[in-house]
Amino acid sequence: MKYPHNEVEAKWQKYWEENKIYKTDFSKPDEKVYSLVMFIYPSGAKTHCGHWYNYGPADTWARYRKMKGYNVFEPFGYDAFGLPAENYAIQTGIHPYDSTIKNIADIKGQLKRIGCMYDWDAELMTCSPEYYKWNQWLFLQLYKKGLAYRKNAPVNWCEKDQTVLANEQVKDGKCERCDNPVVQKNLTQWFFRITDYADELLAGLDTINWPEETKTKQRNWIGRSEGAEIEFPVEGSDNKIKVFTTRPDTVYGVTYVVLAPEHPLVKEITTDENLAAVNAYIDQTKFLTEIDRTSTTKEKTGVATGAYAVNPVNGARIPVWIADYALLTYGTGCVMAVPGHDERDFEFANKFGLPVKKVILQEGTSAGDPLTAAFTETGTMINSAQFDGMNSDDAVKAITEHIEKLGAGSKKINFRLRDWLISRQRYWGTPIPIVYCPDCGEVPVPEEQLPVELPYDVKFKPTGESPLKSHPSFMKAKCPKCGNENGHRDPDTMDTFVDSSWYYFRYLDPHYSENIFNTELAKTWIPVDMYIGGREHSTMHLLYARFIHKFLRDLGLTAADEPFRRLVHQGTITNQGAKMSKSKGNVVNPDSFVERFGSDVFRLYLMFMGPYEDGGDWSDQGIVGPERFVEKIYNLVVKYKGILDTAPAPGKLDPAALNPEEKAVYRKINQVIEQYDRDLENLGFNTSIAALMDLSNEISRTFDKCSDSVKSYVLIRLAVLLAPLAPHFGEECAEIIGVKESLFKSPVWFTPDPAALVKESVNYAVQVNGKLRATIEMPVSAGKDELVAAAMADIRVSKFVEGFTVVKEIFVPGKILNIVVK
RNA sequence: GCGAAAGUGGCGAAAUUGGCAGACGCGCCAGACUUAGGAUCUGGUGGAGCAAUCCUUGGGGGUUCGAGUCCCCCCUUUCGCACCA
Repeated sequence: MKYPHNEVEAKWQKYWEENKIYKTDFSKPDEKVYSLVMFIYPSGAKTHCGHWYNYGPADTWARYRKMKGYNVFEPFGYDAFGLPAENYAIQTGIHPYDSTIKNIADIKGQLKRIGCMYDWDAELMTCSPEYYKWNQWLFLQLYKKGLAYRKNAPVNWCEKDQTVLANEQVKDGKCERCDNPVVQKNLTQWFFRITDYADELLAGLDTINWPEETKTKQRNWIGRSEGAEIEFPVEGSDNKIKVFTTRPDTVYGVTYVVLAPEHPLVKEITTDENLAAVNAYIDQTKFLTEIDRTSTTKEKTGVATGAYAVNPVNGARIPVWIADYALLTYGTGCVMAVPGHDERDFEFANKFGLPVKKVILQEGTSAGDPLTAAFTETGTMINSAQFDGMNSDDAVKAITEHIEKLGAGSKKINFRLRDWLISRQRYWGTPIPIVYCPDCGEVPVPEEQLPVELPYDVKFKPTGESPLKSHPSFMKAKCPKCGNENGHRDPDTMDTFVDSSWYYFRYLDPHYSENIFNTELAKTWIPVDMYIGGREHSTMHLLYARFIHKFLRDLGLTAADEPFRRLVHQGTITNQGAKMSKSKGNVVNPDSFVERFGSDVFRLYLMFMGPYEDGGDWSDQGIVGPERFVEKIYNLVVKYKGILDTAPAPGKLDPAALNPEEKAVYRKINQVIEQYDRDLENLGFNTSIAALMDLSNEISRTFDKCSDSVKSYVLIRLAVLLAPLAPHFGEECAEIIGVKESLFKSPVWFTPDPAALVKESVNYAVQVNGKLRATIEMPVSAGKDELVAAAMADIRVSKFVEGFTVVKEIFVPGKILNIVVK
């Protein structure tokens, strides 16, 4: 009989929904599990295999915890603001709101077919004023604390799309969408001061259960480096050039100083003779694309400013240059160049004929040997006044202290992390709650006037400015402070990563109107216990969310230091080796598979492919494996319909009273429970499924010779083990054999019977000189001597021992005997 | 260039602390039932060899009674970051 997956799945989905089986009771936080997946961007492409691969297995883990008696909260929502909907509007004229709402409706229908235990009462979407109001509120809190500020800064600009691009939209210096080179452009933009939290963001990584690879990425992204800031006075002026260096030990080897071309000091110090060349160079760098600018293979360029600076430690007069290898955005934007001990400086000095001075001696070389390359490691200090002879590692501290005494600088910790640029010249996002008054300047919108609503009636054109700018009634605003009627709003909207940086709080009570989220519930339900989503968010969303979380904690809204206790990245499902994408036309639509095999089989197949964190290349070749497995189990349970009514499943059985087949299957089911429990906790879906298949094979071998109570014992456990992996099917199997209530309404879990796991005999591997020669079945009680005797009596072993001397016998109880001969 | 992860049958893969390599599944082969099989069931299936046996976890060394697993060197692939001073 064929398993009618369509009817069965529809039946249980209806039952779950009508009976609100997955509504979370927040009043019982004792055994709470907050299980979260990254919410979906509702694009027109709907859900694809990648989404299923994220949500299905994540739901299996949550259901497993539910079956074990935990109070599980599994919400779902929509990351509904964003550029694609706006681009779609430019192309088609369909309003982002309309397309988003339609996509959400479609996606919700698909999601329901997956059969996840989402608490739909907790559903949220970021484009509703009820949600984004609190983005604005958050902005105002940051503003109050000085953590939201405006500054003019270079940003990524795509000439073709006529728009600013977020860092994450720049891939290898090119626009992710149109593949055009990205250039730098200066604009006044809003930033969030994430750098204030750099130290804590770094330290917090040690307290959370996240993949090491992700923590490493965040550490590298934050990029803490210890060193010193040193001031080089400019000759003949009051200006000082402040540099950051991680190698203060090399300060006696400085032979020139480099400023970033955009550095404000350049204008002030450049001499008249050099002005033309400097301006030409600045113009040249301005129009360089990001790829050209940052290419490591690019030959070094630069020009002299004509100015000179003084090395504070030895009074040396050194030229000041500008070069684009100095980055305005890192450190102070100025570099002290030590060509003898830095590869880049060495290359630059050689090209422009600048002197190279050796101040650290490599072991085994002499001071007179010429440098053919920069020596960047530690050695003995030379040409460094009173520090000569010191180990350069020790000199770092000594010289820094010396510089401090001279008043020329101090110890400094620098970060690679930059403040978070949140302005976007886009329509489809959260309006920035700031009014610009001709009299008062920038004025925050008072909290009671929130939300600043996004108007519907705008014109979508790729002009390089937010469509809001040409919406007169939106832009016009009265100054909240002085009442001046000639104020105007900020035309930009916020980066959508702001939306996603706190949404996990909002799920707890998405319609709560008193505060950004329900702080009472957050006390017991935050942090999130399990967060599952893609690696691509390692240094963006996951870093922003940690930052905002810590800020909300500092406001006293939550006690937890970190938002996500445990993080797992699912692997990527590729198609013919390439990531699935609409433009490549290689997206696999799950619908046809779900139609043909059912959601459960599709989910099982995805989970059975391999380790969850590895993903894999899509192929529909193997889906018949899980399908056959489901059909086989279905036919089995149908054969034993209602068996629990006539033969209730015993809590445990006495192995001694069982026949060999019963004993075998009793042992197997208990072994499977043990393995399943261990594997599923760690998202080892593939091996859990393999264990159930193994059980199924054992059942085929033994069931005909088993009593009804053994069968009941096995079948009820089988149904329970199936339920997290294939929820509709598990429920159906349970019902068929006679379970009276939904497994997810009244969860049950079985622990393995230790008596079933006790072995009576061991199949010993017997080796001679480490090579397997025989396997010998022995009672568990057998000791070394008995096993050696049995082994020597076995021709397969003795033939390799005879004629040699036995040196020793290695005996590992329960496992192995290795006879070493000579 | 720097950083991270990974390399096991024809394929997806498995292998508590170092202890019988290849569980489970796909595919393939043989057989059974069939008018039929792209259904189902049973058995087989890393390579070489008639066999005893030998070889086998990217390559090469090492530690060990014993290495897919630990150590060193190298190769390949994927993914991040990329002049970070």
